[in-house]
Amino acid sequence: VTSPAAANVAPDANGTDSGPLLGIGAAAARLGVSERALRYYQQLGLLTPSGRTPGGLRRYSAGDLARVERIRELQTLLGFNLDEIKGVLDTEDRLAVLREEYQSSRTGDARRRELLGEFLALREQLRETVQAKIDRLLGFRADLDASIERIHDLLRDA
Amino acid sequence: VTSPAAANVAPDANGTDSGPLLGIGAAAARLGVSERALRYYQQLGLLTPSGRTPGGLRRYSAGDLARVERIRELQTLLGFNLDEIKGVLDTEDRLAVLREEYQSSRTGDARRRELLGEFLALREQLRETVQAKIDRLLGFRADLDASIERIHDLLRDA
DNA sequence: TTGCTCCTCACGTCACGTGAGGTGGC
DNA sequence: TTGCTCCTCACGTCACGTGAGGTGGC
Repeated sequence: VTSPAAANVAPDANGTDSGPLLGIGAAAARLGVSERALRYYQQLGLLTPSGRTPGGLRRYSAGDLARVERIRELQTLLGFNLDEIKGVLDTEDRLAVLREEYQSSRTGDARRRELLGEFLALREQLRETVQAKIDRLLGFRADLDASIERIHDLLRDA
Repeated sequence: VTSPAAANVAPDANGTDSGPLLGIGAAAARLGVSERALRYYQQLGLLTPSGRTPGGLRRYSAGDLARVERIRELQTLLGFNLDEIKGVLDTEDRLAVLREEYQSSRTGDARRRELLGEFLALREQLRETVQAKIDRLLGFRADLDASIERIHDLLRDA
């Protein structure tokens, strides 16, 4: 699917036309983050915008936006710092590359198994972290429910 | 229950003998936080140690330690900042006071109902926050499970 | 030319980390 | 006196927030 030619939109550098590229202001507004945050992620190597205009303005693709959402999810939901997040994203990027190479058999069979085993271990480790957080939150919720129940009791015989 | 007189322990200022008071080093070690963090919480009015020695050394009671654990829980599990945590702790403190006053009928009946209703609303609001976090984490876990399953598929026909 | 968006410094903030230099009780 | 713990500044760090001053395309 090719989007109709829109005025003022730079050509998609990586070839996959994923719709119009956004300026940093529009991207930040759509994501609910600050422009400063987007520039900071780039400075740390977490997210490089897909393009720049000849004038030097950053242009963000739909994939770029999805990546930022992933960053925020890992930050707010799991409490990871940006260095840890970089580790997770790097793993996911490498896994995507391996998947790409899969039909074109550029990677040897043994090497494939080795990499896949590595990825599997990392994903399962992340799953453990998530599960632990879920368990703690369920305990927290149970305590809250008990507290709420006690207030109801007090209200009954007040 | 009165603990046997231990050497080198300052008397409990608030009367309720809750065991030996700890120095800041021992308290920090037991809690797994830094001494700096404990002093910082005090500076913000989040936690005032139960006592001080004549020489000016901070002494932490078991209740103080529990309060720090609560602070860390709200920080790491829910991602609250220290100002928000102060709000939650203040609510819980006021609720504890109200509970104390309950048999001694110093508080009027209408006033009691009003306060209890207020506390109930705050607790239920906190429960909503926790529930939302749980839901998001369950979604995150489901995505991870799907990813893990796909890796297993790749390993099967590798 | 006027607006508007965007650019790069650069200092401020929050929640501490990390010494620096000094005090106090066995 | 020697160790050890603790004290109060005070500067550094991480993840940005917030202007300051300048550039660039309709």
